[in-house]
Amino acid sequence: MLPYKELARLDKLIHEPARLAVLTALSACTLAEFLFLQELTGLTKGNLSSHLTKLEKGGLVVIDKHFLRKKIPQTTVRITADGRAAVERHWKQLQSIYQTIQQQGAHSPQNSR
Amino acid sequence: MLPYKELARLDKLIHEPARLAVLTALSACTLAEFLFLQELTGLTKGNLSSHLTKLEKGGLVVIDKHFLRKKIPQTTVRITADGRAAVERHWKQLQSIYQTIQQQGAHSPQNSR
DNA sequence: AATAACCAGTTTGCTATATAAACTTCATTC
DNA sequence: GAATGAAGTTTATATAGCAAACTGGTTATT
Repeated sequence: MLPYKELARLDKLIHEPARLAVLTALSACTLAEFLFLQELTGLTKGNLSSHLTKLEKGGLVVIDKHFLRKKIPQTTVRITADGRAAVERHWKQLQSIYQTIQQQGAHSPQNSR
Repeated sequence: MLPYKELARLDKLIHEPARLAVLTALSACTLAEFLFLQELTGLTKGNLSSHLTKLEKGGLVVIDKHFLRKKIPQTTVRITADGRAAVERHWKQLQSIYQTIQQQGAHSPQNSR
């Protein structure tokens, strides 16, 4: 596909900054705690919560809510295999699009100067 | 700044796919026609129009509406110096964030596995 | 010469999104 | 035992993104 078209059609579930941060963080570990993710990304709790829900609905992460010592609630999140592949693909896609455009460089297109 | 925080706080005016496509296309030329941009990005007219308006309000592009042979309306767009700097910075920022995260690699953070 | 079709965009209306404040549930402290 | 705090979730709101419908003009058709 043409690089600019590809750029304009990037998957927004992944591309959105907060979620790209979360997914990229998650892809660096097998498991992360909610509060840890919050600290890492600087998102508010509410915000992080709804982004995680969106990612889970998209099948990119799995959320596990449980209790420590049957008392303290703890939410942990892991990225799925699909999720891991998708983030990696996204970063590679960004790189490759940018590279393609850089290479064309001088070759300035019709109807533009 | 921590890379994940930086990621989560990316400038959305620039990061949004359609606008990143437009800005990146514009930064490769001094001037582009509306219809050409539309073809290049695959956006609908309405969509492109509102994104351009947003970019103009943000001072990243300048829109010029005029008539060819005093008859045919034509809208051309140029990126501003600020705009050009901002897109370039954005791409570099993405690269640098990704690189930083890649390097940390094995060093898996606290509260995660 | 009237009208139909077309072109280049803009505006409108709708749906979806992102965000933080308020709320919930339980645990610990005073 | 009232109050404070922790860990999230839900709600409310304001904004965003999108395409369909619209506008103002031009060219083609009958």
